[in-house]
Amino acid sequence: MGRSPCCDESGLKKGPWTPEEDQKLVKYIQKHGHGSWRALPKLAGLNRCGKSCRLRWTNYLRPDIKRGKFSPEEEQTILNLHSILGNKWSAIATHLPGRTDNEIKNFWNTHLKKKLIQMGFDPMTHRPRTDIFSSLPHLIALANLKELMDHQLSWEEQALKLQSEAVQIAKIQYLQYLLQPTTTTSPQPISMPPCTSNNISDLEALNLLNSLSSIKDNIHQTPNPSQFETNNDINIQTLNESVPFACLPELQIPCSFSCPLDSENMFQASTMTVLSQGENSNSPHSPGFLTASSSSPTSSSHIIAPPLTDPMTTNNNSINNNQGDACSTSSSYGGLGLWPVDCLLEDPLFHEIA
DNA sequence: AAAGCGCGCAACCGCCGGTCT
DNA sequence: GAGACCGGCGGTTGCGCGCTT
Repeated sequence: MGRSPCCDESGLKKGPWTPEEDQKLVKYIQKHGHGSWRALPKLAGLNRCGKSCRLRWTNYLRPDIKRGKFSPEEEQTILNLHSILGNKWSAIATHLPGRTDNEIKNFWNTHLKKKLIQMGFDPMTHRPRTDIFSSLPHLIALANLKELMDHQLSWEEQALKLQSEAVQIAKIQYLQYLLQPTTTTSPQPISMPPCTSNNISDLEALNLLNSLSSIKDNIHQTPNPSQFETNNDINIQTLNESVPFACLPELQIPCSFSCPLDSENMFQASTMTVLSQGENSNSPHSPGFLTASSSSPTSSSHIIAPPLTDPMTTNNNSINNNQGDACSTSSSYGGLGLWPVDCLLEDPLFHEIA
């Protein structure tokens, strides 16, 4: 079919807009609204095509346009949204008030894209260019547990820390899941595109990577069991050998421990489990979510990590049904610059695309 | 001082989907 | 149902500006 571009008409001006033209356009739209863009130029006394007028208005003259540099928050938002939406600039722009799709697109092409490349990420897929992350979850988990054992922490501190660790592990597992080549034996929805949601930010990944340099020397040290009152369900060695970090989505990391609850030295068991794909029948969450939970007699909480399936194909109900449960303690991992899971689930975008 | 170069950004272009006739 | 119209979107271009050599 096709149709000729509206600007094919001869005699219509192209190129940069003059202040006079801007003034005419603004004046007309303020008085009459834009109405039909095709008819607008004649009515406004402009020798331009309607398309040019629309672009000039939406990208430059609109009164609600925010100009100037992008803030770090905006930058992070763009990165996160781009990892989910790809080059859907208009969709991204709806989440950045005052910013136009054109501006975001330009910012991406001139700044963020290069930044990601410099960081070793493919800007289109948000995936690392190497397999450097293959051992990341393992190393971090070991390092974090080592840290737990090295410090005499209160039960509350331990619970909080473990919960935080679980969040990280879940997120990294998700990243790792995304990093898997499509030839993996893990079942994947056919509809899952090669470049999809990556809810771990790239900056975060870099932070985590950097943090490894300082902890990697310690992770193979033999732990001193006396430093940690456990029921021996976990220790570094066991974890090292048994935790199949690299075999998502079958992964399951149980780790339970006992801890002093009060002055009477009463010990109670608590559990911290990271489940993949919500396969546990007891899980209150629908399949497709990573679940990490911790509980104690005094409190219990859990987080829901991003779905393992592509959000584009995730059933709407499954998300809504979980909204009430999404009560993570984002503060426990906010310091790492992680994407708070509760924020993700509260984000209208997340539901919009689901 | 001038030429070369890279960068940022406004604007253009072609295509697509929705709506109307 | 087909074609025209329209608005919108994403990719690309080209110009102006500042920095470097």
